[in-house]
Amino acid sequence: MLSKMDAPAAHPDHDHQACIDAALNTARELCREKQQKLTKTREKVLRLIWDSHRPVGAYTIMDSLAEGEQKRIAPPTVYRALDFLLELGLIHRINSLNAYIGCQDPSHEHHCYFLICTSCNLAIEVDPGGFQGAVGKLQKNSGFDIRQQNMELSGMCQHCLETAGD
Amino acid sequence: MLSKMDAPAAHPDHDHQACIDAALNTARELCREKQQKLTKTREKVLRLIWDSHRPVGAYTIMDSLAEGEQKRIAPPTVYRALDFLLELGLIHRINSLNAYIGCQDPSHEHHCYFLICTSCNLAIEVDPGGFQGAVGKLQKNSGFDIRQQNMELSGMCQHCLETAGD
DNA sequence: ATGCTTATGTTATATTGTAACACGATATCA
DNA sequence: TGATATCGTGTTACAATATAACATAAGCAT
Repeated sequence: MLSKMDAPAAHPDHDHQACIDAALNTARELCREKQQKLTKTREKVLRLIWDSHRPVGAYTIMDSLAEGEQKRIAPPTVYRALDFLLELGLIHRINSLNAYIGCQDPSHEHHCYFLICTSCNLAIEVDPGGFQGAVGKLQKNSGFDIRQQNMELSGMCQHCLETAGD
Repeated sequence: MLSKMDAPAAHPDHDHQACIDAALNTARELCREKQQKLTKTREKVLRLIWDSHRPVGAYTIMDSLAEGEQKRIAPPTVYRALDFLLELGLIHRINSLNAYIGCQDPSHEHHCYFLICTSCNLAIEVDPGGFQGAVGKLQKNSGFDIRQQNMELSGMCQHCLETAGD
């Protein structure tokens, strides 16, 4: 999450293996807490999603799962795993891309705020904190009971801006 | 837009015919300005979208267009009209629903902020103003050049809260 | 072992969206 | 007036994403 801004999570040369390990450990722990099972399939799907900091489509996940296996897994199995992971908050769905990405911090209930680079597809989850004032006002003014927040901010990431000029 | 909050645009008993008329007039004017043509098909699609304050799917629009006609129109025609209207900012796409809704104010370039009722599907476009501070900070901290903002806040609208209890 | 619950396999199909090429209408201009 | 250029639509086929419905298997509780 983009709170400690000195070293953004998905910086091109961060230690990504650490991301994956952390995510899987968190997942295992969360499953223990909630008495849910992180089965082989679910873990494989989660690992594939964490393979990058870019949203991945369900069918891409299917293809990756198929690599080196005799049998292709069918869509429902992937979608079930995705549903499970979404339910637990271990991943998010990026609606504008029909794709899925790992959640930076499944431990607290929180919403889905992302910066998405239209050039390299990088998606960075950001701290929704700064937006809660405005959300609160909106809720008060509109009479809506807001239960889910989803924000997708698209543009160019720093790295792409630097390498591509403008 | 939810700035003048005394009389929310989509209140159950507002004068909806006025909404439709206003939308179509704005559309005609905008097309004149931008030297674009609001053809019969495009106008019909826009009118159908403005038929309610609820997001409508492309295939629903197709079905509506087919009513009372001999020939069904094919998907590409509808999607072309939708693309045209999106391009001009006359409608928005609600990504979480794969559906389209009229834009309250196509005259200024602006982003896509919506309150969506999960019970009755009502979608109210809201003023993004209150969020721009946080967006600006984010942009500065992240190095992203944010070009498009899309926010979908889901929950229960006042009317549903009142009629359904909780 | 027997049954219960949960996870996965399997088949078919629904829903949303596009590619590619053909046709037609309208505008422009020699 | 007719050539031609541009834009919008028609038509067919298909891609991409997601789900329904039912069958099987795997784990676990008595």
